[in-house]
Amino acid sequence: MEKYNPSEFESKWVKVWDEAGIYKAKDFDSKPKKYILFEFPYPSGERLHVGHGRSYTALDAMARKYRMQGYNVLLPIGWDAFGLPAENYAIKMGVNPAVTTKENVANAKAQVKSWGVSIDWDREINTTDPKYYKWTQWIFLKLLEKGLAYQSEVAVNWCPFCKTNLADEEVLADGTHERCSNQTERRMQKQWVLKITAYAERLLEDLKTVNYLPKIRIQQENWIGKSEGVHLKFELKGHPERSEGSSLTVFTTAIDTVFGATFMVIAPEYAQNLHELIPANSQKTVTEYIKNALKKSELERQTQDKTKTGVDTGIKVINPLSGKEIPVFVADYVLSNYGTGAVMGVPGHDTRDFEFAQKYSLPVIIVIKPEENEVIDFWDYNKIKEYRGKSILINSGKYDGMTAKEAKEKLVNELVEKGIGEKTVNFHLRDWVFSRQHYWGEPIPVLHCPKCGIVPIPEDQLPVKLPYVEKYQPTGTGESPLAQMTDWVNTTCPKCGGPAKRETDTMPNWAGSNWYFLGYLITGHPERSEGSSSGVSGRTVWYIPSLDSSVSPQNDIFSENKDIFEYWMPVDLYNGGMEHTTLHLLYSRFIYKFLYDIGVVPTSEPYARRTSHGMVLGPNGEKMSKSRGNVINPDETIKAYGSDTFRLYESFMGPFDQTIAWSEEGVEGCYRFLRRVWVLASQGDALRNQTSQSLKRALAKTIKKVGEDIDKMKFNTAVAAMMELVNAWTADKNGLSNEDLKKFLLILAPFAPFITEELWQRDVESLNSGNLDVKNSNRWSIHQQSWPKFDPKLIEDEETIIVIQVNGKVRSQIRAGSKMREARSEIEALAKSNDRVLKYLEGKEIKKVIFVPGKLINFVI
RNA sequence: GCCGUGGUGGCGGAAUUGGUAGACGCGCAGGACUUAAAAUCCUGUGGUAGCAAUACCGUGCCGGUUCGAUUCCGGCCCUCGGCACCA
Repeated sequence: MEKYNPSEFESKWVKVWDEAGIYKAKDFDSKPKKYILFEFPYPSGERLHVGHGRSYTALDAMARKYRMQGYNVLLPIGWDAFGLPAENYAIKMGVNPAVTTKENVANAKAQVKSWGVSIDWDREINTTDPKYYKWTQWIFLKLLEKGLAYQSEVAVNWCPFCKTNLADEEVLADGTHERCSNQTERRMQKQWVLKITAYAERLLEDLKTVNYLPKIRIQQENWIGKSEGVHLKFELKGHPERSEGSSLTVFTTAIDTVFGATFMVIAPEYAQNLHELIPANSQKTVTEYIKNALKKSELERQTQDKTKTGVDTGIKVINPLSGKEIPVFVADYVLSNYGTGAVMGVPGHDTRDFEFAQKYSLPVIIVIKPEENEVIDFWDYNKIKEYRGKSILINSGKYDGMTAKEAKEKLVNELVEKGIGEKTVNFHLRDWVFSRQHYWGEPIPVLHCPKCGIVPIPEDQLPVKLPYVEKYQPTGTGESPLAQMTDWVNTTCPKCGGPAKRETDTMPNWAGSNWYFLGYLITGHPERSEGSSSGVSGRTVWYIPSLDSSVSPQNDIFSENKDIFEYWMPVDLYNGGMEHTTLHLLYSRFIYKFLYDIGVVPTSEPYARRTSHGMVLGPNGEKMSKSRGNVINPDETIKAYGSDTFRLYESFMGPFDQTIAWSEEGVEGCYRFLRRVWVLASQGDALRNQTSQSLKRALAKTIKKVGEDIDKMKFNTAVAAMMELVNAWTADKNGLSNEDLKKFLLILAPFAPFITEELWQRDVESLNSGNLDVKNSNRWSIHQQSWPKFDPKLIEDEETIIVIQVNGKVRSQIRAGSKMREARSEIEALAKSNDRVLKYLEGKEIKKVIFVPGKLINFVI
């Protein structure tokens, strides 16, 4: 008997499947469609790691099963090749990123192929291909046209190591850059910004229409951070005729505490504009404070110890409800870019305000009290909101005695009526800084004309190709390396014909991933005929990463492919890492909604369902990293055990969404399992004539469980079920018949596509004694067969074990057939006569008998 | 501090409309095969006591509901992830 030696056949099948094109998805097929998507990788110098493997092999198992169940499945891949990782690698190697990216893509592609992922390779994309980023730029122009892209002098996050600006989402809580872990700084700079905040409400609201893993949905909700409240005017004392307005406006979500507002605090940036209101005697200290506060970077303001500082401006305002005169302080704990930049200080019910009031000896008034607790000096408003009993207003004039909820409604109505308040909504979400001062990204397709201002590049001149640059290292001056390319930068204005300069900022690496799942769908376009042939189908790879590939003018691919979008969208299942929940996932939803609004896509949400896979840690339980020396290279695992083992272990290691440490011994166990399958399946025909009834039953149960578990993404228990079956199979004298063996191979196929194909083909050959004719047969491969059926009666008829309990403790058990297990009186009689049970029942009075059909009987004595 | 996850044998984990806790894998122990080792196969494997049948204990901690709780309720501790002066 041959030994199980996966290296002898795995690479063969990769080639055969590729050439036969068995994983191609068909547009407009009459079968129901399933669009299964995983996040496309960025091909840096590192090879794909076991984390990619976890996501890809799991979704591949689903794709394979759905294909077997008669779905028209699309499982595509591409390369997110612009951005910092690729550029940093290129700088390290001293080679232009265009060159290294090409190599890295080739390497990653070879890996994915060797894993046996059932990709439709005709749809491969690359974000750095001009034919692709032409449309990334086109989307930008549309955003510009609709006023959703604008330039603004903004405080940006500057990474001194990567020498570029970053989006808020790319900076971690401790102020470091998520990619390189260096401290970032804040700088003021003119930047392109996308108005994602215009979509805040819809990005939040539409989460209700999609099926996201709850933790993903909640994280998005928190990031968008909607809070409903009130804008409330406080009259300035002694400035009734002021032209800019005679009041200061605060934002509050706790209007029911307004009687407790004993001071107001404004942000330093805001105080700057109120200079003329500040009395002469406090001018000096206030100006000083503002100066110091503004000098501090945002980072310092955030990370320094959170003791509150501030100074009294000398300005007085009137609390519109209590009528009391209150002081206005300036303090840097109030943010200028949230709400109005001014807040009312309610020290009785807000910890920050309380701290501030203590420090500056400001009065504390309690305006809400819990029902039974009479003496308090502070009661957190957050607790009031959750308080189950009644929270009653006190010290609040005519609102005394009302519950907080009641008072809130009445107060809002009164304030709105009087014209001093209005309902408002605020979001934590900020607009998206879209400029990067880097070489390796999509050029922003505009130019600056001294006469006409910002001029978009006309659509028919897209793409604005990234020119070849000798010096692509970041400059550190805040300018892109492109700025040094004077030949490229200096151009003529398409509007007035005068001299103009190109925009030298490029887009962030998120730009290409905003719409890549649409890129996979675009087919049949003339431009697809360029590039190298990918195989027998005659279809070709469309996007080749190359800086000098020619791009001919063409029509709008979006409107031309509308019917294809309608067929495939939305994505049925999208899996990726949790780290992209507030980045890519939110950004791409925003851009997709925009595309929906301008009529190019058929749905308002791109992803019907979003899941995430857990991180794979190193064998020592720590995050894998080179410095820790605990990186597992999938290539080595595959070399030692084969792809099937690698795939099977990735599925078996633990619950899909949970973080798990890699275990080499676990890999070994999966290898042993596959080897046992190999040996058992290779046994001679004489041994495989008929399957025993009990093994038939076990097989039926396994088919059922594996199918259900794949649907539920419980890959680990699906594999465990198959292992269980193999244990039963090993113990069984007869083994599985040919027919049943095939069924088993079919359910194993989504997880271990190579060994099952190899065994399947041997079997087919031995049965038909014909050679495998790939080209002339539609359904030659195991992966083109139908998902096996099982006889539900087999499972139903099985004897079950009925547990006998006395006072809830298990004392014995009896076996019962399918008819018996529902029959209470018979079971009860049997149980009572059971020797072991009798011991406990003897001489005792049975008070109660609890019977759960098919499960247990419990005697309470 | 807030939001979210999770806590089960020596280890990864299984089982929740409340119903035999520990499937499956790893590890370990014993046995078979072998000159020997590796590999493979078989058997056992939560803890305590016992030769054994068996009994008691056992799902982070404390309490509650129930005939019965890993599962439900109340309170607490810890892990990991996210957010964080957001009014």
